[in-house]
Amino acid sequence: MADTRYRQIYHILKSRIQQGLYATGDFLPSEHELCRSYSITRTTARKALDELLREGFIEKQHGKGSQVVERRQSLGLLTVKGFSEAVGPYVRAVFLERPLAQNWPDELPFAPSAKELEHPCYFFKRLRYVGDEPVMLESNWFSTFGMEDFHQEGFVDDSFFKTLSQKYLIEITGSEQEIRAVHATGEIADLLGIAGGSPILQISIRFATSKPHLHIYGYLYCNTSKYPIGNFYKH
Amino acid sequence: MADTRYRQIYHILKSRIQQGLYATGDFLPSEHELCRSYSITRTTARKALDELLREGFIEKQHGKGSQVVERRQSLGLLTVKGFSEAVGPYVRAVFLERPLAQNWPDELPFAPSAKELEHPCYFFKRLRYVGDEPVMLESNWFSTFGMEDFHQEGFVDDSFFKTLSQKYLIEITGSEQEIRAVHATGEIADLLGIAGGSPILQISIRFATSKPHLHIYGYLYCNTSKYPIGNFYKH
DNA sequence: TAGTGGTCTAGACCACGGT
DNA sequence: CCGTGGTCTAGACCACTAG
Repeated sequence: MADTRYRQIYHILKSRIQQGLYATGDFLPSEHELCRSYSITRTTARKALDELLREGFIEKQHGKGSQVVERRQSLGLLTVKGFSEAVGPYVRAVFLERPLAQNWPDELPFAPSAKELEHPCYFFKRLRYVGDEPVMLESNWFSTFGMEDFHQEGFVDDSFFKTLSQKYLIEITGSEQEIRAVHATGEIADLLGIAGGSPILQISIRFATSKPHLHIYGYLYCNTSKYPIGNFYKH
Repeated sequence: MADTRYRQIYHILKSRIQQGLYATGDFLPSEHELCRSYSITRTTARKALDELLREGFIEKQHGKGSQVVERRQSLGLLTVKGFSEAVGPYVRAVFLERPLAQNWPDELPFAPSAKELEHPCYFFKRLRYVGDEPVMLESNWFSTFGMEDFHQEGFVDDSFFKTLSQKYLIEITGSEQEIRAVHATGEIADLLGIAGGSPILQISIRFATSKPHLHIYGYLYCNTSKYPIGNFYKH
């Protein structure tokens, strides 16, 4: 392993944090102490700490030290990935309708291309729960064009995107979304277990993929009263 | 002005970029050249360049140099970006309350740090219009700590972020947001010109900045019935 | 006062890019 | 080959925090 020195120090410290050897609130060895321990100069020690700082593992306080902090995380549903990653592992998804080839619906959040419309589409519908509470209704469409071999069962880890990636080597390369606040109507309110007319979040999505002509179209309806949609962005 | 040396160099280079003396695609003077020009060492020169790099003004290429690039301005993410893209230039912002130092409110979307709470905060409130229609109510807070010289009038191009960048050299480095659908209550409904109880979008925000300890806290209330919040993401 | 992080100097060697 | 940025050493002085 031909790594830079500061990268090595960074790895060592990061591992210890992740293993809990330095717990939240603890102070790392001081920069001067790191210099002595690893026979490096402060430039190198600071470069390693800078990396940890940038990634949110520590905070530095002048005159005190480098303190391990609770790592902020959460990718946004709105920036990239799927819901499972955005909310966490205590979510489960239940199929209301399993993936099935059928005609395109009359209305979609964004207009599919002619190429996509030339063939039928797959459609599936899921309800996501946090614990026992239904929180999100999800409908998805995508063209069968070039996806004739798509088999409908067994999503990897309950995740459509992971399935696309691991079984079909298709990656998400971009997304377009529109977000609205709307009244929950009959069926949606029923499924989410809330009163008709409650405010819910509607997210209309189009995902672009690494497969030519393949886009994923979808609507999400979220009951955000208890679990808002989170979004985190960092340069 | 008692500033650090690398901060001065950073300031000089950034100004020249913003003035167009270094245009997009141009290379900045090499690190060694900066050392000679300003009688500094490479540590200092690199620290200045690191800042510009982190803020997205330049890209560095090993063996070539530091190149000025088109500044990525992805920051309002769901807020400003979505709006300017979705509705174009017909947006204007009207102050309901101009920036004024005052006590922190009881409740904020995210908890400010102790350092920030030690000092009063600035608060301002704006209503954004598309044409004659009010579509978004915006409230912002940030600590006066280190911002004692913030003068309240004259936002550059109506933009708070542009003002921070160009007048105070402060860049947005990240954001955290929570999005909810809520009922419009009295004052908010009035200002947005909609019926009480209408579903609206509430976005709670915390922006991180390049200035230590400075965060921008805010709430947005959006009437999305006609103009949804748009979001575009590309890998 | 002792220890911490923040800044800075004055060098050095290396890896990369283009001539 | 030369100039570029990437890494690193071995110091130094300062400002901040806490006992």
